[in-house]
Amino acid sequence: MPYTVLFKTLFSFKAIVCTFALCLNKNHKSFDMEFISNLKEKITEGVTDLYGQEIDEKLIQIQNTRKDFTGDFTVVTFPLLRFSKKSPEQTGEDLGKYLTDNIEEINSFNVIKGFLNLELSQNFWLDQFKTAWQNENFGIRLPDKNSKTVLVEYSSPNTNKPLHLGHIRNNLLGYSIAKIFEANNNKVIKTNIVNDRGIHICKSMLAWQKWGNGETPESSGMKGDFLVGKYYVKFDQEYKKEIQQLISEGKSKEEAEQNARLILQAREMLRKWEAGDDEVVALWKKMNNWVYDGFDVTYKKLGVDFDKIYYESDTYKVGKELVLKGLEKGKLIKEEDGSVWADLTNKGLDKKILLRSDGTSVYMTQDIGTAYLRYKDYQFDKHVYVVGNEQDYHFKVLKIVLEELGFPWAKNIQHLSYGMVELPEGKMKSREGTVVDADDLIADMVSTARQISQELGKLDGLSNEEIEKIIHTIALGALKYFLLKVDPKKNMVFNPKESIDFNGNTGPFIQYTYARIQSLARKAAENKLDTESYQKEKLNLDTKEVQLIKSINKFAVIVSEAGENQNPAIIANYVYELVKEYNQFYHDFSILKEENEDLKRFRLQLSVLTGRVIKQAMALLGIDVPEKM
RNA sequence: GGUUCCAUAGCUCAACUGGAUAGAGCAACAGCCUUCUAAGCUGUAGGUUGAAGGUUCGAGUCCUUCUGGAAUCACCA
Repeated sequence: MPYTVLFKTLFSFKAIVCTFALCLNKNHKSFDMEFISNLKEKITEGVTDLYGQEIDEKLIQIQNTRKDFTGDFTVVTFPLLRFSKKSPEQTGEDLGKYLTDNIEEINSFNVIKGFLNLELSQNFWLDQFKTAWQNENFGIRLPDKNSKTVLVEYSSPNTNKPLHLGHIRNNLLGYSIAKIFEANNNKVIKTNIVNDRGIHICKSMLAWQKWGNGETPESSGMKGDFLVGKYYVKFDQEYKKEIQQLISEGKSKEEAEQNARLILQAREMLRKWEAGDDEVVALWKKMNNWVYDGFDVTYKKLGVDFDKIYYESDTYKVGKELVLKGLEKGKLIKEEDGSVWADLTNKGLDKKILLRSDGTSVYMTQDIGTAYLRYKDYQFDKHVYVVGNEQDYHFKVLKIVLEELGFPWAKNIQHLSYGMVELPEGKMKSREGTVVDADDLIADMVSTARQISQELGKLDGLSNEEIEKIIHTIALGALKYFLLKVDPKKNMVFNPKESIDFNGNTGPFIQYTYARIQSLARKAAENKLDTESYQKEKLNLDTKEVQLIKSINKFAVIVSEAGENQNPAIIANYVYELVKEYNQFYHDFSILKEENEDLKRFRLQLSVLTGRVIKQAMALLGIDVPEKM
């Protein structure tokens, strides 16, 4: 049958070309992605051949075969029935036979309830394995000169209180998303807008002036952000006292809130700050710097960083100008009292204030200015804001207002909205002292990690410096993985009483597997074992080994999927699956003690590649992996 | 009240974007260390996917209604 032979030849030729191209331009498409697109083509041809019908490729559904069934890829026959006009089983049989005859890599097939399972040759998987092994950055597409520029905003702290658990989720998500974009061939700029201006800042400044007695981080030994936070709380307490006092004197609640001396003084301070009063500005600078020093410590512990930091105190004026310009052009409206609004009622939204009647700017004004400056600085193709879902409405409005103001790039801003971290009894409330503080939590994790390591005696014989480094890596691995394995958009629960686990589906579990693999690699190196050479003809792989190759190979698809969905949890769940797979393999098979030399080398290589993928995947989550633990 | 989001094992989370018998971990119980790191591996048990309808070959996933929860609707940020 020359027809069939021709097909076979064409198919193999294409596969070779694709593999070749893969090596040349480091295209992210793994071999099996190419295989699948070719498989789809063959199915289209098969349906034409068998049933004389032209079909749309979109109707072809191919998925990885579920573990309980034999096979590698599964074709769902149901969508094809209206062309075959036969039962699902018969259609599967027809197509299975056609594909087995026409595609060299397919060894055999089976049909179960309309699902056509295709089994590929060992050789196919070994080739895939080799391709992955030879690519140092397998699964990752690093940015190049054609890359798009993506800005990722995250953290966005207020300078009046320390970071808490919610901020940790934000920071980890932001950092991880930035890494994932980068791995998907984007040029990424990590940015942070610091909300360093406004009435809330004046509150802590005022309280410090009144009751601080000149206390500084140096004099008290208190971390700067905590010190400032302390006075912010102090303000609130005194303010409430005063309100109570006024109410008992017969004033209404609203009246009391508006006319309490403290709030009036804070407002006066804000006015002075905006007017550039030397004394107020100097105090503001001093206290903000305390906070920044404190934040830096926390950021460093978390292992997050930024390429460019914007300060609201710089950007709000730009925002104000843009709003006034918009007003001139008639895009915005001015009320009688002088306040400026965006009327979004024709978009199904409300009216939104942009400038107060006294001319001062609000949160939104500042965001307009910041976005403008960012576009000016980077001409981004995409701007992702990692901000909690409580601000869904705010970002919806921001985007529309920017569009109304005539900025075409506004359509490229996106809000990556994530859920709140809740305690078992509900939201964290600073008033009830249930806020889980970032620094405390990290310290707790570190001491738990230290305790477990000591109990297990794993780090005996290492230097203190090494031990501390490993413990920190494990503690942060546990915390980060815990927060990142959950789908960002979902609210999640954190129970401070039951500390974060170190066993099971956790960061340390994954790190441990990596450390074991590195231990193997060290032993192999001591024995001068060559990982590179094995003769694949001499191998007879177990399904477990093939399964592991499949899992490794999936990494490339997972990275792009995580990028498209902007979801680090996809990476986290993937690496967990991979590690479980590997641990079973490690348990069931000898590696360095295997007698068959080729098999030994293959298994070592398989282990080392698994380790490489674990490290890459964890890096995308911002999690380090230790060489020993 | 309007709008948006959520609800899966006792607890914390998955489920290849509509596919096969809904999977993991924790907690509980029973096993596996003289052997490449037991932070591991293997079992047992645990479910009417909040409820009721609908769409179709097929629904945890899509639509409608209801129940329960969260967020938001500030001249706060």
